[in-house]
Amino acid sequence: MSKPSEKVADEIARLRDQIHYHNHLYHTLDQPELSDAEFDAVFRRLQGLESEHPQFADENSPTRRVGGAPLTAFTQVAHERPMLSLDNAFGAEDMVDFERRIKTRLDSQEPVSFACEPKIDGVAISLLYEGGRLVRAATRGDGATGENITENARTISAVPLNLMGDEYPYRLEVRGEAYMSLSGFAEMNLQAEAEGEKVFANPRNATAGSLRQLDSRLTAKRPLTMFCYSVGVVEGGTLPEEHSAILEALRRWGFRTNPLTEVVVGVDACNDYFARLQEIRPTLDYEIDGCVFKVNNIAQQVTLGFLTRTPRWAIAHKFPAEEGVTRLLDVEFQVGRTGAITPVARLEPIKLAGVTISNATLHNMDEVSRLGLAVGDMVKIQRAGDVIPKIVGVLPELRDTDSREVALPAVCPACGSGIVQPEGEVIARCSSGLSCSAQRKESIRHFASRLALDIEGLGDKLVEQLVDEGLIETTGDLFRLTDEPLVALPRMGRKSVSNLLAAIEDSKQTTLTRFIYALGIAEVGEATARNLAMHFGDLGPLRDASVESLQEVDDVGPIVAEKIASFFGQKNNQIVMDQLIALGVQWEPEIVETVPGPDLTGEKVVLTGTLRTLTRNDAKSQLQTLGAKVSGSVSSKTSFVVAGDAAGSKLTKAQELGVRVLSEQELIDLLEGG
DNA sequence: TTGCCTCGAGATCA
DNA sequence: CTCGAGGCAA
Repeated sequence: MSKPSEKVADEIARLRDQIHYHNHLYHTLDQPELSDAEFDAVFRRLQGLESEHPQFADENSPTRRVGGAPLTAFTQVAHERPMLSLDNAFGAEDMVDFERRIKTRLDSQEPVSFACEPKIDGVAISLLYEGGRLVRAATRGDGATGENITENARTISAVPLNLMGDEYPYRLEVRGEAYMSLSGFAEMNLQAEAEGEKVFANPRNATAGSLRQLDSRLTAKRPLTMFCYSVGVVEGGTLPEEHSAILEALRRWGFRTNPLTEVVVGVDACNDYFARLQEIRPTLDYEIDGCVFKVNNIAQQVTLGFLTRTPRWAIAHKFPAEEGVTRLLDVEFQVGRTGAITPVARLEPIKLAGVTISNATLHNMDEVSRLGLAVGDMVKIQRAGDVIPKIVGVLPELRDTDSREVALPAVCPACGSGIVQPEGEVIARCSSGLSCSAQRKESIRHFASRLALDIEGLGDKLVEQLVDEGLIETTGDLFRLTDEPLVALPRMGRKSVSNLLAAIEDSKQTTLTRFIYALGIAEVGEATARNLAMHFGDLGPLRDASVESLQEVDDVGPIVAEKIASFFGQKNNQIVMDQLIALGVQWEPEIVETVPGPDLTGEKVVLTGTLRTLTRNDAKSQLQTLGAKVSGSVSSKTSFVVAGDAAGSKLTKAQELGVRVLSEQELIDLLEGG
């Protein structure tokens, strides 16, 4: 009969270790010791034992790299530490500015050490380990929330399932870039073509698509790999104090890091690295779109801190954008939610950096005349590090005699009303407000969008259909929709209709922030909507607020306050809001959280220096929760200044003005109700 | 802005 | 089975 089970367990464990080890040699270090056939033999031995003895199954077994049963949907993952993006540099001068800002902020003229690495053109992912085992993988998403792609990440050979050594922190989040090698990509497409399947347009999108497969068995067949470049959460252990040493530690634990990483001193050496990378770029087996430079010393990183969305201690120096020349076929005019008329270029399709460009926004007529565009012209287009293609110039020597001037239409292309462009303003607008069908469609689309009421399944095309068919005219009409007229629409079966109606019903329960944003008040975006919601707590007080009291809200100045007050002053807006509420749209009043603590309403606080226990954002949000306003500069109106380590000019100013200064500990005592 | 995946609808064929 | 819409990532 079969062997005693502890013997089997031992052998399974040994085989798994062996396979992990040889996987690592092969996929991460690129230095295999076994031939493919030898490896296969060991692998099949393990597979055999595991299937005979299912009681020893382990989701982190190397045999699970082939993927498992398909998911029905991805779940959301909140990042414990946000995944930020990087500030960009587009030339050596930007790099010099970067170093200057760092030195100023560190208050030191000492040379700065930078860790340099190529910027891989792939998809950012986060890997979370607990006790050395991979427990979760996620996409970046919007930086705060991403999608759980653990099953897919498990199939990537360069992602360690179990960490090597034993010095790693108990909880460790490692971040990096998933990508496809150019050779792997080419081979995959060759095979797809041979089998008569569709080929992928470029490695980047193929990578993004592969990671979003619900069936990880398909992901396993894609030639994905990854380079790791930073850490997020670290608990139950410590990491080295230099970025380069952290990367070395990651390598020891089994992660794949980029071999071209270097540490250099000073910005000139960074620029030299950039030039060298640009040289060898064509020889690399993966796409890069620039270099990333990080201050190597972690203590200095901490001192430098963060701007809203980017760290101050890192920058991405992008290679010059790829350029192409194509013909401007036409310029069309679109009408936005606020009536803004935007010219859009229709281009003869041209391949640029792996994608086919056929449209580009021209923003406004000033841009058109600045470029001197005429329909029929040959134009130079760029697709820079960002995604948006841009017309950067005209080649006048190639102009045909039959080229046609680009003129702002005399009337709105959607509704035929007049177009107005106030003196001194760049934007031309349709004059008829919500009686213009394009503006109505856009305002309904905005109302249903992700950050507003988030009505899933209600996109551009459906809104267009509903408005054109006369089924809806206002946002409120959405909540009066019924089955019968909907199923009569083309491409709307029973299933789609019930999904849509369910999504509309769900959207009624919302938040004040979303509701305010959904109203589409001029100048009120997501951030301002949140500030207004937090400040007023409910819609009533906001509707009645005076221009003066509106200005007490963060980031609301006289102009925005005026716009908001005028919106709420208009009779038709009041009717729309009342209708929505009558139709069942509701939210919990924002509890201007009554966390235990003193009432700091009206107090003005300034944070300066590096905080040790609290992060700056924590401190800020806790203070705001208690009603305080946190501002960036010290004045005589400042109630008190909180000074962390290495506080600079703000502390000096506070002392000069005789403003009270609190240490971080004193702030914590205060927040805890002291 | 494009390309990718997923879903549902509707066409086609059995 | 193919098509188009919606949502996501850069």
